[in-house]
Amino acid sequence: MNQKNEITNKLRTSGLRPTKQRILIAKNLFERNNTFHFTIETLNKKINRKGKEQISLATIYNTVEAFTNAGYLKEILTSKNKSYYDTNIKSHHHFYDEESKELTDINYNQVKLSKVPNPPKGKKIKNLEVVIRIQK
Amino acid sequence: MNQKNEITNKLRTSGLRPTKQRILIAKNLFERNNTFHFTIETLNKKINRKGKEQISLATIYNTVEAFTNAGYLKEILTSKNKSYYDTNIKSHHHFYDEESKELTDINYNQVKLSKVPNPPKGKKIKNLEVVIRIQK
DNA sequence: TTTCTAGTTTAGAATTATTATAAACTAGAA
DNA sequence: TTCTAGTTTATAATAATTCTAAACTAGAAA
Repeated sequence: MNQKNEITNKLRTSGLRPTKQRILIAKNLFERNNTFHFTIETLNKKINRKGKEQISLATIYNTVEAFTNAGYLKEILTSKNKSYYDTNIKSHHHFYDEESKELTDINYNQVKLSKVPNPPKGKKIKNLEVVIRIQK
Repeated sequence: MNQKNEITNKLRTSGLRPTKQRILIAKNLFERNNTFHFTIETLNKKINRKGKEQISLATIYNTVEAFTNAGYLKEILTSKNKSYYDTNIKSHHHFYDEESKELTDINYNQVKLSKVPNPPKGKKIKNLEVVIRIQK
């Protein structure tokens, strides 16, 4: 089965109709060797280079939201007022360089927590993320 | 020495002229028993209730930024596109309830890290924050 | 194959959070 | 009391995101 069909199936299993826009965005996001950190702005620039097929900004917003809800993307915690996303949805952590605004993955096994609090009554833990802010 | 003078001194030591706006905002933020999580919006509502002296929104933004730079406030990491601040500047962590958007402090000693990665070359760790997302 | 429609895309408007601007004001040194 | 750098303010500008409603399309059904 080829990659286009893989993506098509992935979308279908999440109840997302595999439109050409969604397939193109999915190829950009998921057909890569390394995980990818991005904002809507950087993704939009990447996709809408001149010469390529164009996708509207609204669709990029909608699609990234849909992929996040489907669990294919993860929103990253920052103190910026702009959304950052990560194609690595596995439990992992980040370095955040405030000067360059760059995020770097920290390998799962490089952080170990020996004590984690119980969640408040009636709630359960959805995930746990460590952000290490770095500077010169 | 009374509280107004304490605040005045605190401001002066950071090179901030103790204006009546800054003193009023500082009273609101720092003269309390519990730590306080807020956004500009909530702080603005709190300060600018009718009947009270009014402070412009621009000044609230400027002052919160100045207090953050001076180290009296800490920006909180979230996935929202709005800034959250915390009067608790000590190293500590948060529960973040995405449904209610509420942040709760986690006591410092309720989280223990037994392994932390080395920072990238040429960088040093500024701080480390754990955010635990919770849900029903 | 054609028809039909719910789901999707789109351009542009609206909204929200924040930052910039520049004129008026003020703390406090001289 | 005067003076000025620092501060405040209303308002405009910008940036990120969400909304709207008309046009389009995937794919089920005829």
